[in-house]
Amino acid sequence: MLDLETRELRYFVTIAEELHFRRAAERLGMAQPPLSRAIARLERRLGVQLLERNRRGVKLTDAGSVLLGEARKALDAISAAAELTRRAGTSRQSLILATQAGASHELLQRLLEAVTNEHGPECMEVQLCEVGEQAEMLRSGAADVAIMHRPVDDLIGFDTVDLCTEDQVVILPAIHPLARRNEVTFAELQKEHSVPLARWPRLDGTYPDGPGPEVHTQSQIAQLVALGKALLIIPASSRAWQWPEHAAVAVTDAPRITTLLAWPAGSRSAAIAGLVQVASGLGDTEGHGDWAPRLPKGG
Amino acid sequence: MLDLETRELRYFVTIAEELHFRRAAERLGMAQPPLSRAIARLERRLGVQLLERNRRGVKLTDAGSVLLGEARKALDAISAAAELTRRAGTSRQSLILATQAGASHELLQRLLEAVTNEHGPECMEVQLCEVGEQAEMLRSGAADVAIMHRPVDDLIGFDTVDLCTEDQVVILPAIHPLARRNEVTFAELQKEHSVPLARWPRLDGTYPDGPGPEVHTQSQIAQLVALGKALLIIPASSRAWQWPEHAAVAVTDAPRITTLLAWPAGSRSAAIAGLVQVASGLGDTEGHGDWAPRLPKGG
DNA sequence: GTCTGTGATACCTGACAGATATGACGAGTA
DNA sequence: TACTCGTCATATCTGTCAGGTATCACAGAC
Repeated sequence: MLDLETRELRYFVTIAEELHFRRAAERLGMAQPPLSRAIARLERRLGVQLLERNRRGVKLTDAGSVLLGEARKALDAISAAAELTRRAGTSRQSLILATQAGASHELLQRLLEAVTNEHGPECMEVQLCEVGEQAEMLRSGAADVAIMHRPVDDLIGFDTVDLCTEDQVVILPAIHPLARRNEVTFAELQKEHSVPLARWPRLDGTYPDGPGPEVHTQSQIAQLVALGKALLIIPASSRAWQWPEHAAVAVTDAPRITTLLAWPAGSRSAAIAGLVQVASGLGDTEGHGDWAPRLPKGG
Repeated sequence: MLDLETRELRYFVTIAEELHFRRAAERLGMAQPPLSRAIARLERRLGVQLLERNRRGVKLTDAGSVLLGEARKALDAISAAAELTRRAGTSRQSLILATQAGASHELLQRLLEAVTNEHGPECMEVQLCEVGEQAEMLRSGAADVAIMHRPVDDLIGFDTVDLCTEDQVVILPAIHPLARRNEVTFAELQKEHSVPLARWPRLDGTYPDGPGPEVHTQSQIAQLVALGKALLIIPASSRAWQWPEHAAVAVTDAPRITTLLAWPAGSRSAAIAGLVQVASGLGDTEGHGDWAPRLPKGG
């Protein structure tokens, strides 16, 4: 029952990301030798080699990859513990809702209005964040609940209720040859090399192949689209409030996007339950989150 | 972004359980003053009062209760990290299956046989455990996958596939007045004060009210039932292999029990996927675990 | 060969975890 | 009231260990 210290976990995650002792030490604000020593001690205590030192950089072993994933989860849980405790102690007890800036605009408005009517204006706070950051915020305790999208976001470890499902459209400059069509296919858009599709990072941080620019913030893509330098595929409801100069054309074979409310699995908070109740009344699909009362064990 | 140390978390969990500094220090194998100091420092760093010291014992504040729950999760994640890493580094890579001793006997036999046929005899190891311990083993990394039951076990944070669903029976001494009946109701059994129903702890560790003995291990209940000192309600399939002298009578209004395979949510292990595949072929209900390939993000 | 860059080792120092001894304070009890 | 018992907090010491600096050993480039 040896227990790893958070310092060791942080050290290992950093070095596993950098694959370089000196740079990792720099990021950690410390010198390289103690870092070497700490990792060596960690390996000795676990009885497992975590890194292969190759004189030219460092490589993760299989065990090292396992530890990287698990250590990230553990560090998330630790900072969630700190964050949630701190917030539980402070007086302002409002729920924090994380949502991607610019997405699900109208639904968010309706939700805020409904929640305000139901529970007063002070009960919820909205935290706008970048693409895909909601999961991180929920896991670290920086938010209690988030608006997310399937099959886009990483929903592992969360309970959810679906709010609505919709088709996707491509945002095109008004003068683009496809702009007058009623619908297009994904294949047609990929052939359009004059204005290529923007490429978002996948869940693992890598980018799909293609001619388009790599983007990872809302403001980047907003500018690129406004300049007519990139195409963008988004849920139909997101098209109205931005890019009024552009055309929106349905993409027939893009997956339908389900907007949903997500929160950490097993959260027993009454405030979240109340919010879910309100939100479920808004959407146009059935919810299926698991927040029924728990049955007693055995019998 | 202050990060709590595992030592602090362990200290706090212990003291929150004992609600007594000296006893907690004893359990931790240390003296009381450093423990007081550590908790005080923790409160100062979080900026939140965790305990109310009342001169007559200690009470958790609201923030303290939050931290207790979150700290337990974090400590689980940490020991899972250590355990899984250690096992990833050792050569024997077989899956560890946790199952409650005595439950789902026949299904377990079939599963083992099928897995052996499919993937060879060395690919799985069975870890028998006490009632409800499976969740803890999965969370701490001591097991990769578990046979569990709904609505009995705590399934939060796990992905699952259902294997089978069945009615429950009550195990009665052969001479018991109800033993010749075809079926009984829960109410009838509760009225039977001569041989009362055994009481299992609930998920939170408390016991339901009633005249029967409090039990928490398989061997306890086996002995009590064999002696005719307690009644026991269990899934129908569990009745055959134990207590051959006893009668089993269907309980019409007991909830049906679903036996399922559970594993930590989001686990991407190919070995688990293989096992799930085999197991799904065994049962008589459809699976609904979430282990489909992940879709790339964005459009 | 020399130079550059890698991670590992040797050794020192300061901070802090933990121990012991003691204090402060309330609840009993007479 | 005074005395005891039990609670947690405070004061002070000490040893351990995390982190620093200086240096080594080794590989590749040239």
